Amino acid sequence: MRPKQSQQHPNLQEAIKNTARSQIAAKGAPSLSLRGIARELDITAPAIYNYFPNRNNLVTALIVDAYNSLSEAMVKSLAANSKRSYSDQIISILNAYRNWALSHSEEYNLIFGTPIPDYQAPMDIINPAAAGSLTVLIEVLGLAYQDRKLNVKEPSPQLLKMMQKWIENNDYSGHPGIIHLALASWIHIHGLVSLEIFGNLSACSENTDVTALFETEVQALLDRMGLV
Amino acid sequence: MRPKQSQQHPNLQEAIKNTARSQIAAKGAPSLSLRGIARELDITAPAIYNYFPNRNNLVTALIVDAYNSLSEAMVKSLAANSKRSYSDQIISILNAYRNWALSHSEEYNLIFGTPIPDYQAPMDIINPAAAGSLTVLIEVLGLAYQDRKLNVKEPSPQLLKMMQKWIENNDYSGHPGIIHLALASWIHIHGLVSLEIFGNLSACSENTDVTALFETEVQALLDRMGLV
DNA sequence: TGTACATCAGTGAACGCGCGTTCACTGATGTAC
DNA sequence: TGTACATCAGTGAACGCGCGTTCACTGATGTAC
Repeated sequence: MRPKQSQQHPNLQEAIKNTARSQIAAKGAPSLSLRGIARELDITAPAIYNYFPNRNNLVTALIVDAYNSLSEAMVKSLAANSKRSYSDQIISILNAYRNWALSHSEEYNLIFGTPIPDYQAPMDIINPAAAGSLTVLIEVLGLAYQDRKLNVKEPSPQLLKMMQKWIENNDYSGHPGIIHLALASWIHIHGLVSLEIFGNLSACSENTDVTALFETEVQALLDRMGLV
Repeated sequence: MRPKQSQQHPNLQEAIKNTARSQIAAKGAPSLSLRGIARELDITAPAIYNYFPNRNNLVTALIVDAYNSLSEAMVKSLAANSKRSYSDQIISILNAYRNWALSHSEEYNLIFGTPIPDYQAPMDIINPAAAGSLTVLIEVLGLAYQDRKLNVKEPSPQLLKMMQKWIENNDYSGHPGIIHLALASWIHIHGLVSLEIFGNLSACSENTDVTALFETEVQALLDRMGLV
């Protein structure tokens, strides 16, 4: 009830996270520094300790935000296309994934890049958020499967064993082959997006327009899944 | 001709790079520090300046080494399987890629992870080395194509435009669709390996045995290329 | 064989810097009477 | 309405640390005569 916040930063907690994100975008996640954030916000570094117990805790909050933001983008895109064909829905989700990565490259770095030195992500906090984007894929593929529009194969015993953790943690009761296809989709698209974001395609692509390649790969994926 | 080197480090230049690699493995690339290297080698930090003009130059040398080491591993694996079927050759190359990544995760980080803060890779030095692994793939696929064992599609105009840089830089005269397939292979495999290395599969795979998934994905890739 | 000299890899001190975190504090805000 | 008090977000100084890089130097090694 006390309006104690400074005039400059009505919501300092959010301002700290936003500044952290912009600092990561500018200098990379490992260079994230509390003093740097404080400098940009025109406060002193110890003030941050009123909102986050330490630097690592702030990083964890940023990572969770990033995962949630990514899966939210996918969910939104799916909702906007829920009346269209399953293949269109998949295309829209995967496009949402890539577009989110391109427009939030600093957060993409945070969750899919090199781990930050001296930072150990607390799995119990991270994993639930991290599961979001895969969950979206699994849901759509599940619907397509129910409609018999999806070519689902029986996973080999080794594959099944590998996916056991997911099945247990998420109380998944659908066809395991759907998890496999969702994973395969993620892998395929992640490969391209990750190379694109980290600049590893610069040896072969003059301009940054990798869109054509992306669309081709998505189509190859749809072919593989037998989606029409 | 002067055997001036200290007894402890007969080849200090190599020792510095090796120590740098182990430091990267332990603490991540951004934490690489000249003083840390010197400490481990029991020399003083300024001594390093006899071999590398500065920190960034050392990083560049490490990156070039990493690219060369990766493509060398792929070439070796190809040479060891040159008498077998094309699909076996592709499988062996892609396995070499993954195995190199798993056994050289610190160097993998260096070339495919988040860019290092305050470090700008000099493209003219990096790119030739970076092209190596893709070149190996293109060569094998080229041979398979000549043998009419490969299902090569005509790339769309947009795709062609995207690959123009590669074609020009490498004086490539083969079928452009082969570059596309090589790129697609790299993308597909990179997606899985990158997720595996950076620990992003931990949400779904209890054990670290992702091999089954890898083999399935390679097979899907071979299917797509029509390789028998 | 012996001596004066050149070389140059590695040293040690110093520079200026930024970092995370702690601590006692201040001073504006709101509350109780 | 006025006064004494409690709260607590943010301050400013300080801690001990590691960093890249510079610089004049040392001292073992090899060379020329």
